[in-house]
Amino acid sequence: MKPKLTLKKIAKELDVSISTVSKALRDSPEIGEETREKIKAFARHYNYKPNNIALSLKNRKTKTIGIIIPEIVHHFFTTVISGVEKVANEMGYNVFVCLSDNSFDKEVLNMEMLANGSTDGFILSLAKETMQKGDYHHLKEAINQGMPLVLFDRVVEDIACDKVIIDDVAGAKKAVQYLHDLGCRKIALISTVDYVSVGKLRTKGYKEVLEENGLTFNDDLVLKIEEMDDSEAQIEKFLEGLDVDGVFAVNEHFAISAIKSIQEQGKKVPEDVSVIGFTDGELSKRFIPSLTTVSQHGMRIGEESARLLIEKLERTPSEEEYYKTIIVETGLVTRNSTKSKK
Amino acid sequence: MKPKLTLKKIAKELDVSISTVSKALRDSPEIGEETREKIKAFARHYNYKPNNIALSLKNRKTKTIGIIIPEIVHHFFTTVISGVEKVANEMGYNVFVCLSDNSFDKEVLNMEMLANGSTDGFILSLAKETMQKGDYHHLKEAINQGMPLVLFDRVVEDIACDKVIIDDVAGAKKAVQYLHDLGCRKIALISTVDYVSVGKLRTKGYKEVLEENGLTFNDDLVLKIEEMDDSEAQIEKFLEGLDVDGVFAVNEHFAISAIKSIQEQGKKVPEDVSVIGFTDGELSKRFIPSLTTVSQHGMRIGEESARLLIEKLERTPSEEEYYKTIIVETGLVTRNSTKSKK
DNA sequence: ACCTGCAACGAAAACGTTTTCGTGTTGAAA
DNA sequence: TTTCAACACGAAAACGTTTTCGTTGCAGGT
Repeated sequence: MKPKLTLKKIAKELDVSISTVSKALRDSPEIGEETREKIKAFARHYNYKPNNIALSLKNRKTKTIGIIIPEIVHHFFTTVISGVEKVANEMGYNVFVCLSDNSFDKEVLNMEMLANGSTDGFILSLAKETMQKGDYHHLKEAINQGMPLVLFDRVVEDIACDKVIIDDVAGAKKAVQYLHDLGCRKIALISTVDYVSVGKLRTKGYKEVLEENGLTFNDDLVLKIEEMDDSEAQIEKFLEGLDVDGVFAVNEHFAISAIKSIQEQGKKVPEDVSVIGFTDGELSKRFIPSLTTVSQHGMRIGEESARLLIEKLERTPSEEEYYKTIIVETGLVTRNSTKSKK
Repeated sequence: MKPKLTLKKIAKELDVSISTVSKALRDSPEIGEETREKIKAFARHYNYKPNNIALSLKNRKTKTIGIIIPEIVHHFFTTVISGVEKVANEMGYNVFVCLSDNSFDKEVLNMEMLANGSTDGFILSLAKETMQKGDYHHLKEAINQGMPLVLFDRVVEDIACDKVIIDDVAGAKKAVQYLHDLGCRKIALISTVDYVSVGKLRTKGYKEVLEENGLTFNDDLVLKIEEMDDSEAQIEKFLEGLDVDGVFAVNEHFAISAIKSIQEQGKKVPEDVSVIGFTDGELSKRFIPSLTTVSQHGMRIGEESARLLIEKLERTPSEEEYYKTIIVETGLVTRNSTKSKK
């Protein structure tokens, strides 16, 4: 095990000064051709690579961006990471992935770890607990310290930073309108509690479509789920004896639980009831019947987030502040859990 | 936007020396109580946090471990990351996640980026392309430079490092034996090509069970898939007209494709054919029929890997070298794609 | 012979820490 | 009064870079 090669060691070995070595390797015209070649040959031969940490300290930037997500065992988030990784690598950046486990404390801790020099900026989707508490002091603090921040998916209005979101309302409307177009008139909504912004927004879209089509909103047709753990049981109970011909669920798990419950009641999907989910994962594709869903394009979201962040990182500080919100449009992937249009 | 607080600034503000500030904050007895309290109060009030990069440079360790995986959009790997994150955080480490996208070049690049000071050690699962090429110079180089390395899942024998694997042979045997116990006598195998070690080992387990039970190995009952892209078509073609009563597939995708093909042939799962997969993902759980699978305990694998690595990082350099291989045992999760035992 | 100017290189500061080794000031023992 | 710890603190080196600003040596012009 040989210790790492440094400029100092090269300098000593070749009997020149450290500065000469550094300049030679960076092709400075200050250094004579002969010495330069000698040094470069030596460095190449012994495979010299500059120490990133020293560079970071010197340049006051790490060429690293941190991404903090609530949970990784979730197809949507992994596609986002993929997208971030992709453009980050293209631009010469590294990616630090941290998990908040949907816990406020872990989110704060993670930010503190990364904020102390490890990272040039953040990409973040808020933990559920954070949204519930409504405590965003850690975000504001980071921004105050000059750390660029990009929020995605689970964002919150009153933070001054770039954001990348999908148009939840429009996505939901697309789905519900599609159900309506299929002839469904008794459409149920299975959503999450309102403090999760997506739950709220998708509910809004649902309501709007009803209204636009002259249907009246009926509270009995709406289920809001708080505890993911027994969502399956809640959905089964909710659907039991409920007269519906369409279901819009805000994620794939809820959609699948709904299908199961409906089938257990002896009804058929999609003949008797059409079901649409949100988020396009492996599960949706392979389930039988395969799921019609609103697709979120996580990859695009990740790419856009990374681009936004890096743009902020590399602009000259003189430029004035401005914040963008990018809306990645959703798609509707029609499969076999909805009747086919005639 | 106020710039970060440093020791130097505190020192100037309080009119003491940098060393005094540093010592005071670290509770050195060298500093008088009065000054110490004054400094600590100031630091607390202005929320001083030491700069990680400077610490890393000084201590020559980053308290960061890197994990490089072939693909993140894969449930197994995300559970591994979860496990790594968990114990890493407990031990005060950060986690750097990099994706090789199953490409040799990207794997090498990633390692080089992380090896230059960004990371104290690696946790790695080899890219498919790397195993195919059989080129491991980058691993050996890292080890040579004194970077501890832990290989998991897709490992290779002749690298001197810690490893965490599952007993693929035993896992496969468990599955095939289970099929045999159910009365299956014509058991098909759907596997990957042999240069992916898991494909090879699981095939081995399959063969052993046949042998142990006096069945003869039949090449017609084995499919080896190279291209994931059209695996579904290949499986359908393979199964067409094939007389089987059991299928063992080396991952959940193959298993599900098999079930679909079988059903399309008018046969029933599990009544006519029992199917077992490998790796326990969301898909296995929610598919109908839900899948009987060999579960890999990715979380455990991640935890063990992290523990192994950190152990190496924190031991005193005097201790002599030794390498462990931890085998995480597999479980058999029985669900509805296999007949129930009477 | 003297200055000028350029080419080629080195010294040193800086980034933010920690730590070793002084150094000056006390108080008490001799 | 002298001497010597003990105490409280500061200077400086070190980690590995980059960069600014010297400092040489030497050729060319007068």
